[in-house]
Amino acid sequence: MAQDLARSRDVTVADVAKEARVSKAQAARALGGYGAVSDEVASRVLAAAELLRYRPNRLARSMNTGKSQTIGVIVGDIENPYFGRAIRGIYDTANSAGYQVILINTSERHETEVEGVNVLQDNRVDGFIVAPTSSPGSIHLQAVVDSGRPLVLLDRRVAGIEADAVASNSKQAAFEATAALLAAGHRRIGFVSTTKTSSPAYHSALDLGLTPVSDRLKGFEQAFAQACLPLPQSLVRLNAGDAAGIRTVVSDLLSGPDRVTAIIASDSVIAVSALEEVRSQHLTIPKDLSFIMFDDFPWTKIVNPPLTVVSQPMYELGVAAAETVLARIQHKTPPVLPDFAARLIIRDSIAPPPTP
Amino acid sequence: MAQDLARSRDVTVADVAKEARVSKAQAARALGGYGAVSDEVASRVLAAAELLRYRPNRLARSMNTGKSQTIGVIVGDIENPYFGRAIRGIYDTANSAGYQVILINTSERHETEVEGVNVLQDNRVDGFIVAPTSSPGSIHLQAVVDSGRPLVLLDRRVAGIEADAVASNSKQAAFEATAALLAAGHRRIGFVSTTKTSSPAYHSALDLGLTPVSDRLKGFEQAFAQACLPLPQSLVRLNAGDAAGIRTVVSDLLSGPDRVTAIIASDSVIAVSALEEVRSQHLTIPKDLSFIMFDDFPWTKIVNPPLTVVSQPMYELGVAAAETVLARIQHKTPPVLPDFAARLIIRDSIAPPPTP
DNA sequence: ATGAAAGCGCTAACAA
DNA sequence: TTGTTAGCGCTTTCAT
Repeated sequence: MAQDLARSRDVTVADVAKEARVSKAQAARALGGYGAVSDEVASRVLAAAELLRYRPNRLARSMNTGKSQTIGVIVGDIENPYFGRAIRGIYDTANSAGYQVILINTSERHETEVEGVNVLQDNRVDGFIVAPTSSPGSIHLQAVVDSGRPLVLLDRRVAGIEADAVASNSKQAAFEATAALLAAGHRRIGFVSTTKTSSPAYHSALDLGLTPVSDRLKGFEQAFAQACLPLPQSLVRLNAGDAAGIRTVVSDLLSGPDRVTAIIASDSVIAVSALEEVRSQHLTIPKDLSFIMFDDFPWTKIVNPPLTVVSQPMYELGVAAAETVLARIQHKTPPVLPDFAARLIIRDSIAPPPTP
Repeated sequence: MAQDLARSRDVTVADVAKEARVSKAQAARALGGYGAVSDEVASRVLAAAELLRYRPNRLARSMNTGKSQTIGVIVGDIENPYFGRAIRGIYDTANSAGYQVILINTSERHETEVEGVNVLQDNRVDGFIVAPTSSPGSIHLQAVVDSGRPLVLLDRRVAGIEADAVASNSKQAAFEATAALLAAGHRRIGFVSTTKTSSPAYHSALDLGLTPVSDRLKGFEQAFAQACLPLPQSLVRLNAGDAAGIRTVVSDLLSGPDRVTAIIASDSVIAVSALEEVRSQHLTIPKDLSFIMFDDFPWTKIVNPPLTVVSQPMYELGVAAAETVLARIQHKTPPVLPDFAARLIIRDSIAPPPTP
């Protein structure tokens, strides 16, 4: 019974202080590495700490300092390898600066994002990195800014929010990708994205916010414009939904007399579903259909044929986001960010359109 | 100047209490939903909280209660989709129980794992979920157990550590996979894993701990035994290392007069590198080489040919791990776990070996 | 049902 | 350099 009662309460500075025969304050200073401590005392305290297996209580420390040494990260889907890479960049950077990372997955739901912001605030994270879900309201983000805690927007900017933003620039690559398709002779090119919009049909004036998808579509349009070709508006398909939805959309693009001869998938998740549909229709790439996807992952090189892709430096984006938020936390000047340009990588999934 | 000084200190229970004209204690009770509070007071406090936009300070709360409402998760590689799925399962479960998740990525390094455990202890996480890196020492895990905080081992057990463990059972599936290859006529079957071992050469008695890889090799061996065939020990390649190392190993298996006619990749990361090597050698699957990989991801269906894989319920494993650790935290009986059996999914990457 | 006061483990003034 | 004394924002006795 005694041993059960001995449910070892954590050892505290007070314990260490007693063991080292110094005041609590001195022990704390030695342990925390601040203030002035004589070598004599320092070594005694450290020895005592070692002996007692003392571990600082970060919660208690955070309470006084107001700093939790934690940064909160909010993304739509932690499983999406696109964000996965970025999160890894954030993690590595934060970690080597001694910061923890708390992750929030919103499943692309706005209310979950709002809730996530609150939870992180409650946890007193020192800074936020948010890849906002594409939705109108952003008072929750404004609240973060107002709270004085640094906020870095990842992947997309938000109109009206004054915060650092780290995003890749995929307009030029989208332009090049589309131009490559055009040059190969394609005219009916489908563009598939899961971005949710209010308006069902796409048109040039549609406001998609300051998002990567918007960038890509601008590049897409520009390539048509430069080739003096009309933009095939009806082939731009947003709101594609989940896996089943994507397949339906692709199936639709692939049917009828006016079917597309090329498809651009706006991300890898879309690409996988699209390629499943392509396969089930027994179509061969690039003979029957040319294909380009945004994002690059190891498996794109081992499919048949290897896919032409637009590679985006997500890891670097993550690192930059973390560096920026850490700089703000420490009231330093954040690093000057390079232009994180996406890059078209030509492989074997583009060919001239089939002759009818 | 005044507005700058007003660097809004967070609003506290004291502020709310004053606004609601009650004691701090009553306000705290109403806010925290504990103790006895009259409706009258409760509504006044809640109104005041709303008015002042009060948000509880979880750090402060944790200090008294000793509970941080956080669980710590340690894995070797958060980017590996195998763990990605599991993490998502953990996250979803923890999240809906009101718990945060702090992630530690060890890059499969033992010292980082030890350090990670310490960091999580310092953060006073309420429970641990650890997918231990395959290495000998485990005093750090024993320390967790000794600390009294619940520990759940994910993906592999550790000898000598008395903790709940949630792992998939892949022996049977490995047996079936190997048997399928054997039945197709293969005899020289390579098995590639990145598991690090002390002994360079594989032999049946080699102790790989209670790991999935060990399971898989047991199934592998058993299939040979049942077919009354000798185990091709030299074709079992552990310590494959990084991408380059894997390619070297595969290249080696693929060369010489005694080259393999089939390869089993112990996980998807290995498979990708292996398939890169296969492609660079202009080999065709399954004509020249049969191929099976452990893990199943969307892209395995769209490669040519679709891959025969062993699918493992990682999301469910994550859910189970989280449920277990939460139950322990709350001193409830953890759920009875089903046998998380891996499943062989036959697709098109197996054929008879080429006739020489 | 309510309030006063103590205390969680630490840091930060302030003296000495 | 050291020790003493207040807190940080909350929960939790213990009275009332």
